[in-house]
Amino acid sequence: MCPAVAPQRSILWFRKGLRLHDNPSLLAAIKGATHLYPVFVLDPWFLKPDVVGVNRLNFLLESLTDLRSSLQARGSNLLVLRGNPQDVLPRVWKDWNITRLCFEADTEDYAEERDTKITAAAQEAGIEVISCVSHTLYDTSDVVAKNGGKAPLTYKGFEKAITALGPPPAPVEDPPAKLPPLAADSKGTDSETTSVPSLRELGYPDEASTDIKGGETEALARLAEQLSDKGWVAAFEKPKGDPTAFIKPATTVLSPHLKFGCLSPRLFYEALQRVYKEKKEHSKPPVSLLGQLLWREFYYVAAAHTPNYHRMEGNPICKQIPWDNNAEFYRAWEESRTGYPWIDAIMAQLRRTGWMHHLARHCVACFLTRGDLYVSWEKGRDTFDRLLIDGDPSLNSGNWMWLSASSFFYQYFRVYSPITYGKKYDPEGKYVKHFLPILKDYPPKYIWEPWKAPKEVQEQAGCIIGKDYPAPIVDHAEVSKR
DNA sequence: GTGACGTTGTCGCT
DNA sequence: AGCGACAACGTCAC
Repeated sequence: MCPAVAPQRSILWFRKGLRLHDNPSLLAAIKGATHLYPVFVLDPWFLKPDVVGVNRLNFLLESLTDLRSSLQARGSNLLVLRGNPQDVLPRVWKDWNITRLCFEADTEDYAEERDTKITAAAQEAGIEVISCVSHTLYDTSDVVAKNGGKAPLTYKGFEKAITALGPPPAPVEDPPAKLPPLAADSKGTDSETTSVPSLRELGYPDEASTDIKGGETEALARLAEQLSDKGWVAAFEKPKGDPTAFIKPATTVLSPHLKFGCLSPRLFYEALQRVYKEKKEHSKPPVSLLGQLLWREFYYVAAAHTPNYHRMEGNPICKQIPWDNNAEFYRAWEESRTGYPWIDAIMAQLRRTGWMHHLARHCVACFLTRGDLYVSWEKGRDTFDRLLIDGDPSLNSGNWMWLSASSFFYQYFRVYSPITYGKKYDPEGKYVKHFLPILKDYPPKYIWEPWKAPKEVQEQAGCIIGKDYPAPIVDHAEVSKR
């Protein structure tokens, strides 16, 4: 016979994982619950343009709006609370007589520190805490356990560990059409104070400058659309993509949705397997689309199990390099003033759209660090973290260590050319002209190295090098030898 | 200790 | 389009 279970009043705390599909924490929260309080806590500390760029914040707000609509359609709501979660949550769990707190596990350093404190406080208040793994394919600890207790440093090692683990868990079932309600009389749940704020209310410009839209609805539509071309999915090989394609990008652009959890990696995994089953001849990891999802996992495992992962100092997997950290070089790189159109156009695309192709990221990261400017990867990582919509700390720091030859990758003599790399994909320079309109009238012959154009050509193009557009801040041929 | 290998370089040659 | 030289890194398997 079953013991009587006391009715539960649950908080479902959203952070990443901004979705209803494949959401085990949501299912845990509604089990035996009379009341469900879905909350998101906006911490004003992060809401500054020098910490979170407008495109990134816009994506978050759109995702919250979509999540709120989906919850409302199921008789629930999303309460957007303001403040530090460590202050806000204890206040509301008291006000609402909460018995259970559920959230998705987050392995990032800042999240673990925060969640440890909140879990302790909740348990002290007699609240049951349930945290589920659903942001990654696997529990990162399981991968580490299969690799002899440490994070794999090579793709091969990672592949071996996950092969031993078997396929990741399937997505959990969708939530019911009717969710438990919020109690009608609960303090602090009126829609005046719990609505999704606008960019303007948060002190940002009225509009984002990107076309990339946030939200679970958008994520699922994009997934369906991208995977509908099965031939393309089966043939996908990342290194063969064109980083200068900007009207129709060469990749899925699902990364922002994976970052915020509008799309479950397990759902993506399952959808890919369905295509591969149908298309017997298909590309394989590490270059395939599945491979891209596995690289994400690789970096999550490394980040979760490496001390000081986000810094050079004290980071056992990071090569210690005496970077120059020339502040003017760093600013020029960030503000598209290096004088190399390929580099400057990529950074302009980043600022405007919050996204660029993976290989374009390689080029600017190599240029800032080991290739040309010799500025620390931590600086570039910070810029990406602020401006990239899909900026995910585990992946971001990991890729910067990779590109700066600080970890995972060490063939430092493989340097991307800031002139020929872009040219081979886009001899006409359409990409450069689009993102750097000052150069739009340069003939293709000089678009990748405009400083070589004769004075008459510069005058005719209406852009004098050294005056309207900078001369190269370093001589690539010279500095890349270092 | 040794040797093979590493998601996605460039240049110049054939 | 495909190949070797470049100048030589760290990790892993043996």
